[in-house]
Amino acid sequence: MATLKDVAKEAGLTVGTVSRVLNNRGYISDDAREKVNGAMKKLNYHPNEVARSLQGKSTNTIGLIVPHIRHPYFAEMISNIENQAYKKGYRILLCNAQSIEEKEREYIDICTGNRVAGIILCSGTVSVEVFDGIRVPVITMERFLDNGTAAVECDNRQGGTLAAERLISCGCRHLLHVGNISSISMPADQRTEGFRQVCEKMGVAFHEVFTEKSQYHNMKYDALIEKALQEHPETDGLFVNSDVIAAQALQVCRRMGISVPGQMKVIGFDDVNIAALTTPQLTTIHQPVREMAEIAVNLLHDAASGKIVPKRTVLPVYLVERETA
Amino acid sequence: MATLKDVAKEAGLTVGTVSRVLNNRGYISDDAREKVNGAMKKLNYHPNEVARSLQGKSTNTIGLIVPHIRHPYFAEMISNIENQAYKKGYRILLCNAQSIEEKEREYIDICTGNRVAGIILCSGTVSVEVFDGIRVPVITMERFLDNGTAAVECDNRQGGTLAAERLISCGCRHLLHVGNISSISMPADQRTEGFRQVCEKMGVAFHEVFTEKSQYHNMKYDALIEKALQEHPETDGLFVNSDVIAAQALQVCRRMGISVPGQMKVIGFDDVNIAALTTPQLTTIHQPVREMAEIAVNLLHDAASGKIVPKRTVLPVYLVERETA
DNA sequence: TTTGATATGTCAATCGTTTAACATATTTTC
DNA sequence: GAAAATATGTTAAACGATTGACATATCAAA
Repeated sequence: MATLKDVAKEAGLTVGTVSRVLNNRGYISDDAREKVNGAMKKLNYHPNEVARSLQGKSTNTIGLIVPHIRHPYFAEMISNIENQAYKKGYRILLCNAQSIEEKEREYIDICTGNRVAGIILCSGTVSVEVFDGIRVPVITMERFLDNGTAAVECDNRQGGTLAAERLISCGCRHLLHVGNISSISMPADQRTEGFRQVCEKMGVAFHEVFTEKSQYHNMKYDALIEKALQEHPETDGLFVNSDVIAAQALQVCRRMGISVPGQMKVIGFDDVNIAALTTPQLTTIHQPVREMAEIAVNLLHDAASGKIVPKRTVLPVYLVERETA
Repeated sequence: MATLKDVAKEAGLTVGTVSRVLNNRGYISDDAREKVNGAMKKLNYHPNEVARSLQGKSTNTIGLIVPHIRHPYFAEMISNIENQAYKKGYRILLCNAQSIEEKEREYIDICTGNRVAGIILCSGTVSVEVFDGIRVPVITMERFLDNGTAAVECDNRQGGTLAAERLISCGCRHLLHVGNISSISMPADQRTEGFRQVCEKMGVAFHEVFTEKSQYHNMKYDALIEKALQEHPETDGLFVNSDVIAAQALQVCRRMGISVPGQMKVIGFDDVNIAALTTPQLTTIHQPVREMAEIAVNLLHDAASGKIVPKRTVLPVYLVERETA
């Protein structure tokens, strides 16, 4: 592996001059520049980023912690974050916590150990204290941490409101809501709040069922939905917290002989690819994932540069009318 | 940020001893071990992995290059690779090439610049020469490189064979195959070969349409499929190269008033989550993604340790019978 | 008592790059 | 012809951990 020294020798210059060319510092002649470029090409030289990082104070790496990759919402989120990070010259250290606290905590250590420029934490489950000792910016997505640097969310309450309004205006009178994991408090809980408020105001009954962490992991919601529909056979409107759940609800309805949207209206959340690939296609709440991702990376960048950044950013959602409601 | 020196001072020992504790080298007393652990905890010390990497010859990072993240097949692949990598103590540097040669090439440079232990390249599109100068192991998935270290594939030909046999045994006599990007030669082209061979042997006509690189990127196949079905209205069996395409084909059929599986049988490829969430559910060819991922990481690990590894590993596929064929 | 195992200290080099201080040219400009 | 700008060289410290050579000390067993 060629080093700066090798390049310098090849170019007949000193490391100082070569470094000046590389970093565009001080005075450099066109002649020197050419010699250096030629030598670099000839030796197939690539600066050792590890050494660079050690010399400087931190790396250009973002630690991206997600609970899952297979879940289309997070796949979408990761993709958008990578895009923006790449544009800004950051790399992604991918941390798949799998909703396992232990693994999440370990990955946080790995991030700090690798001197990341900052951490983007998507829907983390780890407790607050873990972040007390962290000196790098921590940007949370769909999760608020008192000791975090900044949080990015969509307007979850508004999403719940839109869903309830839509279902009720479709004529539904017996609603069922598949909410979040009950054990962890999340901004996404606000979906339920918005939903509840509308229902109460309009005098429409609704039941709520909670998911479990393990389901978040294996993405199997069939049994839960089937059980809930059996317990509440009068249900004619369903609002669930993700399109993945909604897609499975459609399968359950089909198995149970419940026609959608005839007997049952369904509204999902996220508006990921899958929403347009089910039959009937899913009506859902659109999360502005791209914008959230861009903002998160920008916040991280600004915070890492020592700027003061807004503690909380909330982006609007909107209803996408398709076929299920 | 606490350093080894700080820990040594806090523990009342020297860096040598502390290093011995950390790396379990030489003689260490329980007393010293305790002192060091206490000091580490007190100072919230995390070894600087950057410095460690610089000192050693390479990092414990795998450069994972994928053409897409949003595509469920790659999301699945990434997830499985991360899992196995984590078990083996590797980190993932996520490189989303977006099927852009320029970006893929740049990411390869970034990987070498960051002194990754090895590269796992999924369905890369970059030309062979790029890898000539690379000294780290390069494991390719679903792509064969003469100058690569090892390649992992599924039995694509077998997949094509199974699909053709199934469609024909379902009574289809006018087949259509949505194949790969025509401009790049890939192992996945073998699906077409296997498919063709069976069709020819059985005397069943079939047409083939090719996808474009941009479609791989934006995952929009509707127009292509619709056009193909209009050009070949006699089609009664469809074999497409991914479940994403198949799911869209179902939507197109619905729009065109073609009943599936009544008038049209459909077989996808990959067997990702989405396959069980469409209506009707997709019959598809299962790729052993988990096994492929594990093998890839193991190959990388072995190759990085200087072992000789098999140049090509092909894993079996099988047909998953659901509702579309 | 001697030997050897155990335990720690000291010191310095190394990994590859950056950067600053300082010296020394050459060329340009007034 | 002097001053200023341009260009490069020299040297060394720094980033943080690893590692090896070597010294020294304690304690056990032979």
